[in-house]
Amino acid sequence: MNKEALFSIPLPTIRRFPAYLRLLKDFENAGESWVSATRLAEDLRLKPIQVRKDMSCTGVEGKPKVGFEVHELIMAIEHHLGWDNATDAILIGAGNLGNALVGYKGFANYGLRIVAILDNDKKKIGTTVYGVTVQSMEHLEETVVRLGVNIAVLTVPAEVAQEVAEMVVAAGIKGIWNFVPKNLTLPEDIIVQRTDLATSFAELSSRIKKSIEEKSRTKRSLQN
Amino acid sequence: MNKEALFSIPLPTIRRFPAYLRLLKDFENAGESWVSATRLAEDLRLKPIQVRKDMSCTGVEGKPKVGFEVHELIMAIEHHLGWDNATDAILIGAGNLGNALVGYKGFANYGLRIVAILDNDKKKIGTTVYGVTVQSMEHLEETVVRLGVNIAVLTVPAEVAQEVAEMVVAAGIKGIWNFVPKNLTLPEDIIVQRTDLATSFAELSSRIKKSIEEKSRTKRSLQN
DNA sequence: TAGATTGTTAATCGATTAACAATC
DNA sequence: TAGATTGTTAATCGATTAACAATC
Repeated sequence: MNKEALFSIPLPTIRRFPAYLRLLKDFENAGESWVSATRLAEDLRLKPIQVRKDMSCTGVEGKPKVGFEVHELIMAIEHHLGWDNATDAILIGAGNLGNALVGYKGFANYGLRIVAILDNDKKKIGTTVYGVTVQSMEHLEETVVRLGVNIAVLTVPAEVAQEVAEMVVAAGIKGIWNFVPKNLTLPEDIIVQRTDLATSFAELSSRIKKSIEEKSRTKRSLQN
Repeated sequence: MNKEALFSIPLPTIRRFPAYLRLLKDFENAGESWVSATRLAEDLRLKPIQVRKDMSCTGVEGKPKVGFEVHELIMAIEHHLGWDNATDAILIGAGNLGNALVGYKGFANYGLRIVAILDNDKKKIGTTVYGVTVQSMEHLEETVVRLGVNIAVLTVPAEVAQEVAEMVVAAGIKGIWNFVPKNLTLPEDIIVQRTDLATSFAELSSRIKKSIEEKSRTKRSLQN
């Protein structure tokens, strides 16, 4: 057994795991049972050495000249992410984004299952989103307790995000996946994961800006 | 003028810029014209020293004991992100996620404007999403050229993502914001920004897993 | 003024990358 | 076998953090 797996896995590696997972499942579906770090690196545009480091975090041992067993890697990565057991979650806010997330098939691959949807809007309560009925926020605590859910996905308007987050925590939720572009102030032991479109767009913007600047610089130097 | 701003800004700083921007705008709306790094750090749960470093990247100079001028910071950050001029983009794939993105009001704050929606589904073509009419994919190249758009937002099914991406590139698009959980293989000079729900959920999963492990460890050591 | 806050230089920390022996 | 690939140790790189003088 690889010793490194016993230490905590670096965050950048954790963040690369899902991409590996998707690719490995493609290989599995294609009937390939072995894959080399070189091959993974090529397909994901990473460096082979980085892939090998990442793979060493999974605890899976490879065979020189052959590579790694695809299925073993899949199992190991899913285990390290806790994706081998389905995690139930409730979703608050049946707006556009909320509905999109409920309908997002990819979640099945992450072991995430949205088992209840809650909203305050009377027009939405009672309607069905991808087979899940929207409930009144009044049922929040009862639902959390009855279903034994630990995670809430938050897709409410920014104005009420803090208030709703506090209700959710009061109901017993331990982790919040926050899609609202707003920082939540919550007790330290509550895990808040923010998915912020702005962060990703900021990265794209700055890359485009840089690329434009580089082009105009090249043009200028050609003119001289 | 601060010299550091002339060098390229570290990616982690770029990624923190949107959060600063939101908070600064809150302060501006509240009528506050000065803010200290200490205060920003507190609200965003960062360390003051990190905020000062980040602020130094904006090129804005602060005043000892007072802090930074809110409006000046807003302008500087928006400028560095290229958010001071509206950027037009087209969106391909009028599914749930696509519609959610078109309706996402926050984009106005990023200077992102979705000026056209394209889809292959005949049932969707001609319908209106938040005031923008869905067009046939046949109009792709014409639309890109006519509107002079450089960015495409991709929210199509994974199976067709590669194919659509190639069409989009052929039509003249320079940057792709890819919401499809699939790696695209495209020419090197095309900027692809991937927003991957799985990456964010992987982070949440591993944090929850770690927190559960820590709790059970504490419990065990208390029993001894 | 006294003290809070800035800005810069240097130290630390952690991730990536290089180098290379081990191995199938 | 020869050579591709793994796994580990050490070097490098870049971001975060510490320390502290400057300043309003």
